[in-house]
Amino acid sequence: MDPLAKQLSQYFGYDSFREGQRPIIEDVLKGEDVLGILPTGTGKSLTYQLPSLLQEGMTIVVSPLISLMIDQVKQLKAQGFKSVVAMNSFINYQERKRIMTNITQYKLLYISPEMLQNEWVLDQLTQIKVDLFVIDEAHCISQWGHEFRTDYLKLHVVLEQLRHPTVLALSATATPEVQDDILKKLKREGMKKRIYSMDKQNISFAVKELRSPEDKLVQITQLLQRTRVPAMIYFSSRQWAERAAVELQSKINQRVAFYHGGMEQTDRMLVQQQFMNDQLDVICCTSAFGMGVDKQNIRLVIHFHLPSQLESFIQEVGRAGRDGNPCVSLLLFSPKDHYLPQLLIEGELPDPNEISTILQKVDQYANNQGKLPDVEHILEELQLSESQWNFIHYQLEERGVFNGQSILQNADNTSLKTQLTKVVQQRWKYKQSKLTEMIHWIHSTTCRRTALYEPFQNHIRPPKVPCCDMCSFDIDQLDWQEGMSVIEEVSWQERLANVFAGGQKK
DNA sequence: TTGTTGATTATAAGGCCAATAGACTTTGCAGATAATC
Repeated sequence: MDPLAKQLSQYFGYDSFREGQRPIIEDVLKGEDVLGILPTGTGKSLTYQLPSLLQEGMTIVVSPLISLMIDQVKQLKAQGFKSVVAMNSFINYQERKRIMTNITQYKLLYISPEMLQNEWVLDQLTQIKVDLFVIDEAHCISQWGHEFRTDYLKLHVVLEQLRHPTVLALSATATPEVQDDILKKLKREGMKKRIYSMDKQNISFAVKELRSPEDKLVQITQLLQRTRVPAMIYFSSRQWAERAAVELQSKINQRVAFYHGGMEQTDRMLVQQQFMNDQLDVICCTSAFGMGVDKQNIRLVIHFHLPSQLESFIQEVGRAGRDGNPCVSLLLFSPKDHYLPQLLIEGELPDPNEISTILQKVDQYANNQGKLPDVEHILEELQLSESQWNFIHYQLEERGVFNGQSILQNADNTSLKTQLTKVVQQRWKYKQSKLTEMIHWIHSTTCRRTALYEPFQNHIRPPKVPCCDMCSFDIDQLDWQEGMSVIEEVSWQERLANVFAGGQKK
């Protein structure tokens, strides 16, 4: 047994590596920067957890969600790793101070990109030796960084301040376009790419055109009356997610709940847990539900609304059938469906025609107090969404106008105005083209699978299930019992036994 | 001069048709502050 396999068995108790793990670990240990695209469920986290144990210095993991950090730390601690810790706003001030002053005790630190912008925290981290810098769910850089969470675009500065540790960027879905964007935004264009196929051989695809949203609900009701399997229904509106959940509850004999970002944290955790434990059959959710959801037996993913890009669709569909058993994706659309994603795009980017008004206002702030007022105040006064303002703020910070809350120079000049207008228009055009791609896909008359995965990889493996509605898969004819695991009622005795088993692998 | 006639114009009510405008709004962190136990 070679040393690496030995350490794998010693620390994690596995006999062998899964596809992709070993080459990435070897690269990382040699100090090479790697972009790793591994399908979900192939054990991405092991590719940095093992190196963190073998290296002398610290491993920092940038994670997009506090709940993900908590889960990971909990899981590692349960496995016996003591030197793991998470750093985010969930941790109170005293605790943060305690962690950071004893930072050398830890080998693995989970942290949010926002927290890495905290001067004091970063200063503490520069005092120690960081060997590996991991970006988990690295597509967030490209998907969220530009407008929604711009601190994702500032990671390259952090890397510089940490004196350039080895970088490992991990994701499950990234088109070549997104991959390049990640490398560019990290200023690591020479990074090695380790890309593994992400086409799922156990999904059958179907797209159906209906007259109205109401017809979609009827269609879903009929479908769920015929079958009872763990199912997710994706919506782009919280209101619709709730409405559909309520209607389905009254019409089908199944356990249905809704989930979205506007809910209380405790309710969200409860619903997610119930779904994971097979105590719910159907979940009506927005894109808030997904990351870190490791449920193996989801059989059906329905899209009630049109995602604004194929990447999101692939990510959402990819949550089905992690156990490898057959599963189905159904996308429903009606004639006016492009309107909603369009609205969402508009809500993310500032109007190019408003740029000069915004810059004028910034100069007013500069003259008044030399720094920016509360974000709420700005949003109210300029009638901008948070994302729109984040975008502007980041762009002006990049150009030396802002440094955090302070305004360093005048903003209202023609050069800045032209530059900003140009960037907005570029982003605008990009987002439009992604939406157009999605719309083309639903209207395409060729094989869905080929059209979907073609932009991502050269070779598409043949499916192990009926392929798609263009290749004579008919969702209405599907025998839902065959090959589909039906939810088993778990008795409280069994559940209790599972609790005592402490999540041990069967 | 008076009445009849057809042409023209103004006005209002109501029915019908075609074109057009408007409407469906996601994703999370951080850190200050107020309310509650």
